[in-house]
Parts: sequence; structure tokens; C-alpha cells
Amino acid sequence: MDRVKAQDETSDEGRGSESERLHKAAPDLKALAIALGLSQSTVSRALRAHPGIPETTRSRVAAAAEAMGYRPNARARSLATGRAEAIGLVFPLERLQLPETNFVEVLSGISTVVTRRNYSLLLAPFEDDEAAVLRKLAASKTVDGVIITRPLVDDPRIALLNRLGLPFVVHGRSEVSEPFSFVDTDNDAAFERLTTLLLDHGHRNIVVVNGLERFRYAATRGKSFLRAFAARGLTPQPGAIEFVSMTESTGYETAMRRLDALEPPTAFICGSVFQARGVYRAIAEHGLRVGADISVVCHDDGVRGISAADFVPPLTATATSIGAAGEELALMLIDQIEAGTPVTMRRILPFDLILRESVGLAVPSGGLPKAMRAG
Amino acid sequence: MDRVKAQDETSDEGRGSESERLHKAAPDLKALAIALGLSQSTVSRALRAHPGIPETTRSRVAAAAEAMGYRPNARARSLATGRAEAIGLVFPLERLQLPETNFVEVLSGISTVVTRRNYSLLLAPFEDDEAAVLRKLAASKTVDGVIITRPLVDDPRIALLNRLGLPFVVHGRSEVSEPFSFVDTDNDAAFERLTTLLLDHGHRNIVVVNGLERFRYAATRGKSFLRAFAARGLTPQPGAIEFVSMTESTGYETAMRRLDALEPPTAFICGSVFQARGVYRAIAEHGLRVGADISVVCHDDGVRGISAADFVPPLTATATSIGAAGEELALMLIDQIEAGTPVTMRRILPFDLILRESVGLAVPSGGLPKAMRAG
DNA sequence: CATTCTTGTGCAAGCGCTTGCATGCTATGC
DNA sequence: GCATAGCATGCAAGCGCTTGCACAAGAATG
Repeated sequence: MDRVKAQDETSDEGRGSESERLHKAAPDLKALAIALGLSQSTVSRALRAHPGIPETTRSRVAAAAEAMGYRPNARARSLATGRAEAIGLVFPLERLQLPETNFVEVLSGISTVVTRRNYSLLLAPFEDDEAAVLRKLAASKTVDGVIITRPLVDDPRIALLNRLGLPFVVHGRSEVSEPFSFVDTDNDAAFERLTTLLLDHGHRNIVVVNGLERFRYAATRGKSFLRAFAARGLTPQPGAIEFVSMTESTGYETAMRRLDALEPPTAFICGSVFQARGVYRAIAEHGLRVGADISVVCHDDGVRGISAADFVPPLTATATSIGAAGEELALMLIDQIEAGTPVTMRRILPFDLILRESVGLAVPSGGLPKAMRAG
Repeated sequence: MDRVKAQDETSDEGRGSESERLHKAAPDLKALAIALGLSQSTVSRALRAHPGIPETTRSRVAAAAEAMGYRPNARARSLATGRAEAIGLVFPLERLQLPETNFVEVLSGISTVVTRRNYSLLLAPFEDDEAAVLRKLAASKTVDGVIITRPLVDDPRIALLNRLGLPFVVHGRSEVSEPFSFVDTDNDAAFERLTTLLLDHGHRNIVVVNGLERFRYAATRGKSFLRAFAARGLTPQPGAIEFVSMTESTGYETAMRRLDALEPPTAFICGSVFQARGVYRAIAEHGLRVGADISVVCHDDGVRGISAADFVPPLTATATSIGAAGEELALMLIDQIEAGTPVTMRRILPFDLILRESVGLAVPSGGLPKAMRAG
């Protein structure tokens, strides 16, 4: 391997003339008021369209502000009003560093709404101490509220935020008794539906490649799986649920291990398209055909660039839009902030079950493959 | 296709008791000063470790602040100091929405440094009017400086920001005469190196799958390609450089079109791994083997989840870390802000040329394939 | 025509912090 | 013993905005 280093240069030098940069300083409220021959109060009220300001004054002020390029100083404004018009997104830094994540989709949804509502979005990553970040955001009043993600089954952040009095919205649910607002996918129904689908196709030995058990969504999904079995008076194999991380490689490893076991499953349910991709790979390496020899279904969050529809063969999945969840989160948080009074809002997003070619009738190991195309 | 809608629920209800949420309000400076029997000035100075405050007082104040959970109000502080201790990242919203982008890597690098330096990161996406966003950020003093990305050959934002007096750093360069700070990859050297490598292997009919010409990095890369030919007294085929977008699909389409042409190229140079992936696909569809029948090289920004090393066959590339560029950008901007005086800092990041199996000797169309393994 | 509203505007007191300058104090020097 | 330094701390004036309240002048009322 041949490695060639290119140069690496750093230098400093003066920049721009003082006069040029001071060109036309943005006026402050006082300057604007003087120019208009009005008091700061009147101008301020006119700009905010307070009642009691006649239309004539209002438009005159608006025109002058526009002409002079006036923008209120956000710092001063937020100090005076107690509102920052900004929300924070608190997340582990590694969600930006790991290759497989649905983080960007959520971020995209949040960004869209925040921009539309004229708020600012503060990114608040943390490395280990999330509570410290939350406390800091609350006390420093940098933001009016926060969005937190990936709640645990019993998440301590909820109590903390309630105590701090910082408005917040959770992406997902938690089993805590405290009240909180959230946006969540209907994991319950989705996994029950996926399980039922496989049961309908005669599968009994099903493995769930689930997320880590401490996260509430994974715990819930596991329970839904069991419930679907119970509803038919059936019992899954012991150890049917694998609580592993949401990556391609763990999907692969888990599937490899289970396929090499004494009684390999006839179907897999995956928690994410990433895991499903790994499962597909393991199945291929075993010389098996998805949909014919073995079935796979998954939950698809609608992550960019990796769609269940593009799998070969196309993957049956419960589909939601995690981008839409992001939008809903931001919307909910901002509404809550602007309501002033603490309210609890909950929203469970719907999903679509989309049947594709990855599901077939259960076949005993080595039995005849039967491709089945649903739809 | 069978679609099942799940429920969709929204509800409001009261939350938490007033007393509970007011539990233990974070004290302000005044409260802390009173508790300590000191004036606000002394406490403030002690906390900021101003000279003239004796060690004894300082530690006493620090201990009390810690015990009472004091955090300065960021709004008030920034109003008083004129510093927000925050920087903004301005970008087109679509960079978050498109599936193929190196945006997250940059963001990750920026986040890391911003957090380490105790700054806040404001995400400032725009839909069409970037200038408006910049003006607003400058006038509203929400941030102390901004990072802008993807500069055009002649980028108007630079003049604007200089005029506004808002500190900024550019990810990439521009040909404007105004001074500005930037962090950039050594595109010049990288593309000259890639071109030379192919020329060394006897390739003369090379197609460059480049980025859009209006972006300075793409324009530069094109010129470097020509320069490498000129250095050998050679001339590339007319229309050798394709200025297209940085996606898998355009890589695919471009390669398909060129491979179907009368004189198909014997080698491709791609601007990104995304394009390269499309090119590989087109080559495979033509029944050709990369490295044997046709050569491919690319520039690899080190995007998560898609590495030149994982291509089949592994792809020769000039490698840089775009995450490192993000870190450098944030570092530079913060240093610049804290320097107070406007300085111009430039940094050109090095790259490694990593030879893998995707390059072979040029073979005439239909000639004997010669696999060649460099290294 | 005096009185009470309305209406449009302004005064001034904050919001919670920083910081230039002033002050009272204890150590030092001659 | 008194002037001269520090030294540690406090006063008060902002930073640029919002907003409760007061106010002047014209409109409406009896």
C-alpha cells in the first residue's frame, strides 16, 4: 500500500478594512425609534403587532424596519421575554458517529418544523452524562424545551425534566408513572401484526432480532411477539427473542448463530432494516433463499438509502416514517412551549403493513421451498 | 398490497403539581451572592476566575455555586458580554433529506469540537434564501460565527459575511478576491494524483465523473485532471469531464452512457464513493470486470457506512477524513471568535492515496483482461 | 360645557449578567 | 507614626429589549 501525504498549511493574516466591515451596521431598536420619531415602546409594540397600535403606525414602523434592515437582538429579546424561541435536541454523540442510525431522518423532520415555526434548533450532544446536559440547558435557559430520544423502560430523564420544569417531548415511551408528552410508533401493534402474519403462514419457530432490552421500544416489541403467540394458544421457542443492537453486523451474527443451531428458525422478525440486511446476508451464506426456504419480516422506519422494498427479494415490513415522527416531535414541543401551561400530549403514529416477497409458508428444514407472493 | 392502519391518538391533560415542579429552582447570581454574603460583582468575578480575586474567595464561591446548583443564565450573560458562545452551521435543508451525503460526517466532527469547547451548535438550515438566514444570524446575534459549506467558484456569501462582520469559516475554497478562512481537502493534488496513476497504467481514454461545475471543488478537480494530462504532453478526450451530481444514480447513468458510446473509456475517476458505486454497477451490467477490463478510482471522503475498501473489488482512492475537516472547521471558527481580531486562517487537509484492486493496465476494448494488484 | 372614555404614545423598571471605577482595608516603607 | 501601596470587594451603569402603568388629547356622553 502506497501512501502519499499532501501538504498541510496554516497561516494567519489581517482581513478586510475596518471601515468596510462597519459598512452599514444593523440598527438597534433605539436607532429605529429615533429615526421614526417614536419611543422604543411604541416601535417594539408595533413590530409585535400589539393591540392598541393603530394600523397606520404599524405599517409605518414595519416599513422603516424593513428599510433600515432592523432585526431584534435575540439575546436581549429572550432576556426580556424569558423565551429563547429555540429548542434543543439532546442525543448521544455516537448517534452521529455510528454508521447505522435513523438519527438523520429524525433530525431532518425536526429541522423542517423548527425552521417553519421560526425557532432555532440547538444540537446538544453528550458523551456520557446526559443528565448534566439537561440540567445545564434548563438552568442556563438556552432553550425553551428539549426533545429526548430512545427512552428506557424506566427512564430517569423524565422525572428529572419534570422536576427541572423544562418542557420536553420524548421520542418513544417509557413505563414511568410521571406524566410526559411523546411521539411514538405503534410498536405494539406492528410487532403483533408481523408475528401474526408469520403464524398465519405456519411458522412456529420464529426468532426475533430485537433491540436492546433496556430500551422501551424493544421491550414492548418482545411482549407483543409473545402476545401474538398467546392469542393463538401457542408458545414460542425458548430464547426466541434476541436482544441485540440495531446494526447490520449483529443481525448477521445473530442469524448465523441461530441458523447453525439444532433447530433453526423458519422465520425471522427484525427490528430494523439494518438488522434485516445482516439477516439476509447470513441466510444467503447458508445457501437458503429468503421467501422460499425461510421467511423474513421487519419493521422499517423509512431510513434514507436503505429501504425494505429494495431488498432482494423485497422485504415484507411494517412501515412508518421516522421523519414524520421528527416533525411531530418538534410541532408538539413548540405547541407546548407556546401554550405556556404544562400539558401532556401523546401521539402514536400509524404504520402500514406492506407485504412483499420475503414471506412464504413455513417449510420444515430441507423441505421443498415454496415461494409465495402476497399482495 | 395489504395496508393496515394503526390508531392515531392525541390527548391533553394536566401535568405535575406546581409545587413539585418548583421543587428547587436554580438560583440566580443575586441569590448566590446573598447566600455567600458577597456582592454580585465579586461572585461573578470569582466564578470567571478573574485576576484580583483571592484563591480563598474563589474556592468558597465555587463550592457554594456547586452546592446550590448555580448556572449562569446564558441569555443575560451573552447580552452583557456580547458573546453567545454558540456557532451556527448554515446548510440547505435538503442535505439532510437526500439519501447520499457526507453531511453527517461533517456535523459529527463539528459537534465533537463544539461540545469540547463548551460552545453550543445552532443548526440553521435554509430552503432557498441562504443570504436571509445569514443576515438574520448576524443581526440577531444568535451566534458568534458561522460555518458555511459547498462554496461556489465565485461565492457571494463570502462578501456578504465580510460585510456583515460575522466571523465565518468556509468548508472548501472559492475564487473570490475577498479574504476568508477555510478548511479544504487538497482536491488539486488528489485529482492530479489519481489522473497520473491512471496515465501510468497506460490509460488515455479516461472519464471523470465529477461534481457540478458551479461548486469550486468540482471545477478545481476538473482542472487538475487536465493539468495531469498536460504534464505528460497529452490531451484527454473531448468531453472527458462529466459535471453531474454526487449520487449513485448519476454515477450509474453517466457510466452507462459512456460505456455505450463509440469509444468507451478504459478508466473512470469518480468524485465520491456514491458515484463510484453507481459506476461499478454500470460496469457490472456491461459484463465487465473492474480492475481487469476497466479501471476505477475515486476520492473517498470517509463517509460512514460506505468505504472504498469494501467495494468488490476494493476501490483505489484518495482518502481524507471529512469528519476531521468538520473538527478543524469548528476549531478554527472558535479560535477566530475568541481571538477577537479578524484573522484569516487556511488549512488544506492531506490525503492518502490508497492503492487497491480496482486499477489495472489499460486494455483495448475486448482485449485480454489483466488483473493487476498494486501495493 | 364639564365629565368620562378611548386612543395612541411614552416613561421607566426590569430581565440576569458583566465590568469600569471607586472604596475601605491591611500591609509595607521610611 | 503617617503616607503609599496593594488588595479584596462593592457600586452602579449598562447590554437591547419588553411591558405595566401613566399620561395627554380628542371623542363621546349627560
